Amino acid sequence: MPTGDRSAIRLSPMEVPKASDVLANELREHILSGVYPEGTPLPPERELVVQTRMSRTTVREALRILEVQGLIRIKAGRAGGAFVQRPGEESVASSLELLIRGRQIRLASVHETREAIEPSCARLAAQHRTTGDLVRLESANAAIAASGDLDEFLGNNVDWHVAVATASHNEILTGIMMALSRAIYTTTDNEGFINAEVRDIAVRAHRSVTRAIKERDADAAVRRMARHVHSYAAAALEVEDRTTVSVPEED
Amino acid sequence: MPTGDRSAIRLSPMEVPKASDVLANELREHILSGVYPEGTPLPPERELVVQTRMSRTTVREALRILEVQGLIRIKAGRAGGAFVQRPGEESVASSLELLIRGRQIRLASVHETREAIEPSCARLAAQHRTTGDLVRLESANAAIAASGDLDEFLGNNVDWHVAVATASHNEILTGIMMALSRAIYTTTDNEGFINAEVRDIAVRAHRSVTRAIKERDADAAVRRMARHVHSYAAAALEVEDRTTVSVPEED
DNA sequence: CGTGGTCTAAAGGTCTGACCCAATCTAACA
DNA sequence: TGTTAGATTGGGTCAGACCTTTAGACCACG
Repeated sequence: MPTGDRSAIRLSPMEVPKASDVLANELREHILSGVYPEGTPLPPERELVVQTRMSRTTVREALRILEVQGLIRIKAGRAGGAFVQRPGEESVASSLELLIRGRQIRLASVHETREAIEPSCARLAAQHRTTGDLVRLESANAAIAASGDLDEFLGNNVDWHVAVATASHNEILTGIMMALSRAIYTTTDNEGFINAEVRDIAVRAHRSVTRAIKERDADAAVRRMARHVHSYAAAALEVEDRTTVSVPEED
Repeated sequence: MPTGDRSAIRLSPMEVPKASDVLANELREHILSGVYPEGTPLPPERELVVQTRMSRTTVREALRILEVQGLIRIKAGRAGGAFVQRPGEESVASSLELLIRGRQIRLASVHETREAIEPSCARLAAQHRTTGDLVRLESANAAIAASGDLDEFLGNNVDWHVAVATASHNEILTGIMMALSRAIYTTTDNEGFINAEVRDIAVRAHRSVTRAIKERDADAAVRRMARHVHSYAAAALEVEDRTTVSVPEED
């Protein structure tokens, strides 16, 4: 008689979660439920040890997990410890950045995504902008016009686009835009295709989008932003094709 | 003479990285540079200890960081260890999920984002779809039509939308859509606004979008998807307004 | 005064070494 | 020829010590 038939009891494969994961999940649920306001200190590690009867190693691993996920911030020293933090745009941005870098994603994909997102950002910005948003947009634009070397120009450029996203008052879109901007920023700087003319065109496009946002003209904002992003993407990709050998094909 | 002026020397706040972060960054750069193909095993922990002259605690914390970031996968047991893994859509999805849950983001933001993204997904899908994508789309649609209870319907619904994103062959958009879908899935199920009529409308809308993708009619795909998502969002938000008390105002 | 030195307590960071558990391989055994 | 009982190699956990960083208090000296 084969071993497995001795008993009628049948069990499905079971998962044995790690102790640190259990603790991390527990704490995460508490944090996400919103019971603790931002900045609430968690108990010190040694206190968690006695409360949970786990070892300090385990407790620390759990805290490390939450820290990487952006749910807590850990300070050393007296009056230090783990403090509740609500996940922000940067955590989304950094994970998107990992995806883009790690998968060596075609620059085309990044631009496609921008073309999908930015017009909508512009629309929402036109609808929801505050005067404070306007100030930021215009000062960002001024900084672009006044910027000297390429690096400064690109940085200010990114700032303006992120400012538009911020003005949309949509945290998800903002997070995504931050990530895409960073990706483009780090991949574009080695190209020399940004000459004075291109910069001038960009400044003017930004100004016209800003104006539409100021006048709460959603449709114009969408249209102008779409055109701006599209032409920028086309130019960048053209340079890509000239500089790189491989041209990845679809389908 | 005020205190701060005695010396002209100015320093910015300095960062003292932790040992585990140093190691994690080092390993991360190696992984992201793409030198190690997916699945390459990292040295065992004890081996890393002798190589880096750090303690096992430190090494393990570094590995935990990379694991949470989705850059390695850790298996226990003999022939186990840490294996290189390229970050996938799920890591983006989960971080977006944290953002949405943790910030208790208005459902309106999620729908806004969907309205921004999905039409573009549809366009790209129409342009880049393979026949395999088509099969998946159609079977997903069939599953929706045949689904019984609400939960099953919602799950299949999500599957179809993700299938559209997948057919766009844009990993960034796919990751975002996965996250948004999950968020909507988990926040919608408690509402009873999905009756037979709504479901029927959804199925028909999906079919028409699928047809446009099949015929590579990008413009129609965009248009139909935009209409579908918009009406769905409007319906969901209307129910929201009826059920919840607070109506967050903008500006 | 205020500037700097010193001390102390609290907290995270690191290290050591041991042991436990899981997965796999292997070789002996029925 | 299967089976099965070690043996081996790996991660997971634990306990405890020590180091480093920070805040705060206190003091001493110019």
